[in-house]
Amino acid sequence: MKSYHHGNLKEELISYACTICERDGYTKLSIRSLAKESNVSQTAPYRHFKTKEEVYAAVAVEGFNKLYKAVFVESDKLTLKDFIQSSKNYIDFGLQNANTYDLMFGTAVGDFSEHPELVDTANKTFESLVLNLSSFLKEKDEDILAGKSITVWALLHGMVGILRKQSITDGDVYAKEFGPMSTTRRISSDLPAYLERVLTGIIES
Amino acid sequence: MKSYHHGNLKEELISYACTICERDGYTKLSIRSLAKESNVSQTAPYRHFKTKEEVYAAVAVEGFNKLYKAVFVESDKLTLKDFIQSSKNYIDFGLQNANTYDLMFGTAVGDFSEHPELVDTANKTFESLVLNLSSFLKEKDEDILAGKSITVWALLHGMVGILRKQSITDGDVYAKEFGPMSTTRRISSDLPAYLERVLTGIIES
DNA sequence: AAATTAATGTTTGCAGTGTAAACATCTTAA
DNA sequence: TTAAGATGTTTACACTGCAAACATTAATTT
Repeated sequence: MKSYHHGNLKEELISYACTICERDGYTKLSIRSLAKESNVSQTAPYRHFKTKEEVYAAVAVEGFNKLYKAVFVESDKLTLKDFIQSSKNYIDFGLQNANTYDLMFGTAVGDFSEHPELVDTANKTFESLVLNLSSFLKEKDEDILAGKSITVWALLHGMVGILRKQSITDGDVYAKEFGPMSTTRRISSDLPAYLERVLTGIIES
Repeated sequence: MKSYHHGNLKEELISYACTICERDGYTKLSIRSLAKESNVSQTAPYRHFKTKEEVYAAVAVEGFNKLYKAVFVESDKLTLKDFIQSSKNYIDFGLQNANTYDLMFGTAVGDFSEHPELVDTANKTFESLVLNLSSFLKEKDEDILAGKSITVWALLHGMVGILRKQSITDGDVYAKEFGPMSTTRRISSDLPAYLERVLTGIIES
């Protein structure tokens, strides 16, 4: 004897959507499969999400919250090690939640500004990166600080992309000369060392 | 009196696919609309592409060829200016062909290795970046060179992503203090200056 | 407590999708 | 000339997003 009203549908839909998006990629998610999983009619989800894109936005919000937790550091006087660790956490998140990362930074959600909660969580995450840098650096010129934050983020964001598409760099001229391990592979085999080198360069530039 | 055989279908399909993918985003492309545009039956494209993903791969190949042309520099002794220009060309390509760029670096084409031509053109493009750096730098240690190439590419790739998602960084703490222009906007308003600063840092690190 | 409204479900239906299978026609090679 | 392969068409299936009309339940107002 099940009740007509589900009672908790929205959360359940989001939860399952997160699972599918991450496991199979967001293109595999369908509103109907979502509904079926919650034993609810095909169109019931439309009472909670105007379009499929809104579901994507909800999943992206969860993703940014998770990423935020990964990069956030409590202390207001962090060490270089903390900073490297936080940066590594960013990259690890991107690699271990690759499909969700696509949803967060790709074009599945066309315009963030139509999803205020998404803008908020995304901003919060970026601010966390900025604050990390801010508390670590002696530098107090905020203009320079903001610029360097962007550079650091671009670097991390770019590395996620590259480490996921190793086929592009694995075939490079140098890979052939260096033996079994491509440059990309060697970088990812000791990410902290690589990050320390590069991030220090950016910080001190 | 039109002939039964089209005679040039494959190229025509690719050409139109490129147009749609760039104009509307690759999710808007359908095999059927593709067929209709060439006045051919719904399933005719399947004589040339086993799956839709193969169409995506073909579009991505065109994209990499275009990107290659944008970053390639003839001279084997380039100046810093040449290098900055090539880097700027990369970012401009990413911004001006945003939807195609998604196709090239996103997950629409799951596994490059199933599309040899795509692997080739992608490798060629990356090698061009490496060679630029190589001919510009005095540095001849190929290990270091390859590492720096990765870093440069990550930076450029990351900047494309960030400049396209300004909503994330526009809401940062500093944007509120610096007045109408966010950090991101200021960077993109004078990209060569930014690139010179950051790339020089990476090169000399 | 009763009545009204809002929230949350269901059913039905449409236009569109990717792609497999069986068949038709044209082009090329033996 | 004929057989084979390439390239087209037709038909069919299971699936999709989502709009519209309707049903049930929960919340709010009287």
